[in-house]
Amino acid sequence: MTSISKFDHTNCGDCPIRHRAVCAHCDTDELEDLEEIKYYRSFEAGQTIIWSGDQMNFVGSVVSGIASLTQTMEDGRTQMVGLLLPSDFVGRPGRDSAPYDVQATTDLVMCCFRKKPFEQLMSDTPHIAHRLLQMTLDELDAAREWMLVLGRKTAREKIASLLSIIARRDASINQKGNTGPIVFDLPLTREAMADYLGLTLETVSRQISALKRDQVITLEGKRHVTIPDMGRLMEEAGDDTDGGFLV
Amino acid sequence: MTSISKFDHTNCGDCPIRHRAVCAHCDTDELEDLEEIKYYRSFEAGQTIIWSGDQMNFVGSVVSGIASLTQTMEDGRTQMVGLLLPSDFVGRPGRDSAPYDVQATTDLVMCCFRKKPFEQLMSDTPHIAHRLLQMTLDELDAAREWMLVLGRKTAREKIASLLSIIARRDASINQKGNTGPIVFDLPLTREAMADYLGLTLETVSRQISALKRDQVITLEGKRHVTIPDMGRLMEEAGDDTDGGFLV
DNA sequence: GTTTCCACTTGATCTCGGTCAAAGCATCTA
DNA sequence: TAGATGCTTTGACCGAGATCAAGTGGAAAC
Repeated sequence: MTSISKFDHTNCGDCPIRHRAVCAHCDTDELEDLEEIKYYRSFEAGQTIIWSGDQMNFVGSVVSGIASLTQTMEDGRTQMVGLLLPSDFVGRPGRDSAPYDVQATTDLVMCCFRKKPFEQLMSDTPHIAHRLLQMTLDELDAAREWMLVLGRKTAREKIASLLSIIARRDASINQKGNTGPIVFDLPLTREAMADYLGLTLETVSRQISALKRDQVITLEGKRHVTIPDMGRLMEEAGDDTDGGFLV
Repeated sequence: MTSISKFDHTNCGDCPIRHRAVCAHCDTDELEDLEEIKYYRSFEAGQTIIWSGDQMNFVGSVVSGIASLTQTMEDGRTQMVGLLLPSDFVGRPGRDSAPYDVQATTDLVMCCFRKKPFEQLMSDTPHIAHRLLQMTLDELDAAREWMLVLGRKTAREKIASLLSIIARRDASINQKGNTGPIVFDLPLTREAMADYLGLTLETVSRQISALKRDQVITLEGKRHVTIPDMGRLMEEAGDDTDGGFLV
């Protein structure tokens, strides 16, 4: 955080992660050798990146696309436990095996670092370790907020919560202002939404139809969403609306 | 972890957290000044330690008793998002305000550190920062496992999951062997269990009665639980049973 | 052009868990 | 001894969401 700000980021170019995650471009200002442990990987929608229990020999950030973390029970019931949007980090420094499946929900590009050199880097570079701790604490907060969604919200509130999260993240990347309608494409199938929300895909479909009927959202096609009034959506989600929607 | 093992812990005495958390006794071997930023605090059952949004000027570990992390919606619905058993750590180094209420569920003793000196300690002492990252990653795993419970398990499975978590933690402290029946006292009211499981207290009560009827558990009084067959309980919880129950 | 997919929608019915209500039971107080 | 009080149990009923099933619509494949 502090150490980042003194560097010039005009060359960061395609790296969207520079202010959230450990960024190759930014850190190469002070760490020439980082560039060589960094590489990009592409995945197709639906592809599994890591199976639960597998060795995980890299860490990385999402550059574009969406990845999901999923837990599965023996009888096949699944629950998505995390959604990785661009700039989100995945990896367990100090751990060997993944505790859940990681899948590409859409076509996906990740910026990866081999794990061992990254761990070395972390112990050599305290500010990277510090940023990683902050990011992990953020993820923990997000996971706990989602526990409230899963445990206590109605189906309608769950859908509204998911839409508001996606809208928020999308808006913070694509638009700067926080007034007026928000427009985005849903990056998830109804089934993926159901997996994330602890619902069935039929219920997801019904509730989206209901929100459309009640003019909380507008749909063009199945995926293109317009939110005319973000405050209204957040009320539907059961969140308090003060403080605006940009986190 | 590595750095701990070379010290003698025979004087750790009443500090149950020495191998899991940041331990005052252990770290004073190398850090004479730690002792002076450490202090103990006691709370009564039901007392709120921190309100959501409050300034949080300390971090610490649970020495005895149980604390809970709870999120609340405007209309009063609540969801417990974390359960802190002895040796668990609470605190957000680098953050000022708490994102949820912290409450003493039973009478509680905590080992606290003032936040600022602790943060200083962290940046001076890489291995403490490293341990804290590992602990946070563990918490994140636990939170995500709980998302599966909240999102996909039935009421009966939820109760069995909670019992198995408490039994596991209790057993790892009180007994060394992992065979034979497990006996413990439920440290939570039916209402607290319901808050943790995303259920109502009536459903909790009914499902506990059902597990008793089906001889998965035995109850003496309302709180004293015997688990004759841990494998059976884990089946009821929908977890895979291989690997034993001691994590 | 039509067939085949696949993601999605909608309807009918069922069920698990929530809601409302009453009562049991142990501990504390007067 | 009799209330209180707080935690728990149990019953009756209801409804949100699951399940089962049929149908829609658009894009790719033949």
